[in-house]
Amino acid sequence: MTRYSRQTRMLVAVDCIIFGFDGQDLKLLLIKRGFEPEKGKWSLMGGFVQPDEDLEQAAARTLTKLTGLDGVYMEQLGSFGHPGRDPMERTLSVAYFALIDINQYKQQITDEYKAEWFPLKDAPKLIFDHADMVEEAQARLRYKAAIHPLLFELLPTRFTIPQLQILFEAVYDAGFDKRNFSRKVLSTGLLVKQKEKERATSKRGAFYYKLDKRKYSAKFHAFLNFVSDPGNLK
Amino acid sequence: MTRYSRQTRMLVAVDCIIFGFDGQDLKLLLIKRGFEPEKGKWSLMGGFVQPDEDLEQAAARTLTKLTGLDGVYMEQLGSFGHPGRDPMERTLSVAYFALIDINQYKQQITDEYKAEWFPLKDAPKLIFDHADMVEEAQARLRYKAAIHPLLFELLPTRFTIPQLQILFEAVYDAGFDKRNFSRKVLSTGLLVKQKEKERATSKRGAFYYKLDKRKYSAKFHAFLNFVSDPGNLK
DNA sequence: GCAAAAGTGTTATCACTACACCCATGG
DNA sequence: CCATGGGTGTAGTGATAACACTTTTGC
Repeated sequence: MTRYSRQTRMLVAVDCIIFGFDGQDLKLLLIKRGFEPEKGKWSLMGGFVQPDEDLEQAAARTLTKLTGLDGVYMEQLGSFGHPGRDPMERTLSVAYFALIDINQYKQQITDEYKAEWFPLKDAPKLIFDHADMVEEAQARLRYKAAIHPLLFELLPTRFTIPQLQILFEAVYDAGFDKRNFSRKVLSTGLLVKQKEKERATSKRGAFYYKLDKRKYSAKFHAFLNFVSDPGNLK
Repeated sequence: MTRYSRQTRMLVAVDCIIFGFDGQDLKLLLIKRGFEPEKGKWSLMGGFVQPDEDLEQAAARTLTKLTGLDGVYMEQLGSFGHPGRDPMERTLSVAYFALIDINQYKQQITDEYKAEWFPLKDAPKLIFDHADMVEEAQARLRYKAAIHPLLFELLPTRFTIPQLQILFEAVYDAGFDKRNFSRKVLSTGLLVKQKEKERATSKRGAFYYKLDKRKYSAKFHAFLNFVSDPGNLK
């Protein structure tokens, strides 16, 4: 077969917006870009899509390369294609956002990328249109987490309800009533109470919970109204 | 500046999933593909992104070329990039879905694309991965329309509540109680009752309504819960 | 006068909000 | 024994769902 004639080909990259939660703040994993243009500036982790590679594969490969992690929650955010977004050469970027348990993240031996976690609110200036991507990813996270049990992806397997509440409060930059909050999350039936307590943050200790994985898979796409009035979101 | 070396460039296309509503069924606008490969087969309307063009621009241009319409509701659905999706040459496609008032659609003079409306449930086999795109677009439409006042984009400026209900029933393939339905849509405050009635479909006639454009813009992104239990959606 | 579609009201249930006190424990 | 964070219950309010009859008018 021949090729389509007279059409422009362009580079296609993937960029990953990687969120983490340290128990207090929502964080973003950024790297120092290792090549020109904009070498040495803060950037999202990204890479070019290879000839034999699916977009999801490229995104997963890119994420694994940076974090060493596999099987992470990841979702296509959208594509960014302004003609001048990369001044070097026209490059389309397909952005993915990922939610990882920050404790699982191990700095790779080489620390090849000079990666760092930044509080989302206090991130440095980013190259190209990466700030737009981050903003859109944050909006999407808020949007989806209001309706779907998404934020569990940011927590370790065992977590307490107060930890979960702090996470929601960080995502929505708002405070919630703890009685209503715990009633609501427990009413989903997704949580299984453990026998052990977390004893580091309080004297009394808070019970650990785990996700009921069967129910989690079943209800993941259901409308659960996790946050009833998240404000006007996109 | 030089270019990124040793990376593959690829074609980037946009494809449009165009929905319409004829008063009875949800419909899809398809064309007969005019060039190889798969010439003569049913396809979504699409086109290649031009060197100086934004993705949104490319999508809007493509839509206008087919329908003659401008200022139509359009949203990026996502990108499809399996390496073999176009057998001729690797092509990434950024899919957009559009909602148009089917009455505004005028077949262009030339009828260059041999376009036809198909009931969504009864669409022909499509080329490449276009069926996946359509399926994803339908899921997205259901998802969004359950929460946002989106389906109005499919109706003419003046419409009746029974018409609106038939539309919702078509989208969700479900029946709704008309008392609860009208109460719910009226309670949003988005509708302005007109003096005239639509008299074609019933003897008594049904009052026309128009959208309150100010409130529509303001509430478009709010969570309105148009359909309270839309089932398990993505 | 009757068939066909439009329009409307009530009640029971459920979910959400606001709010305050007791519990367990380490120091 | 007290400071700290964990855990729970209730009452009022608003939204939802289920349900049936009356209105209009072209034929």
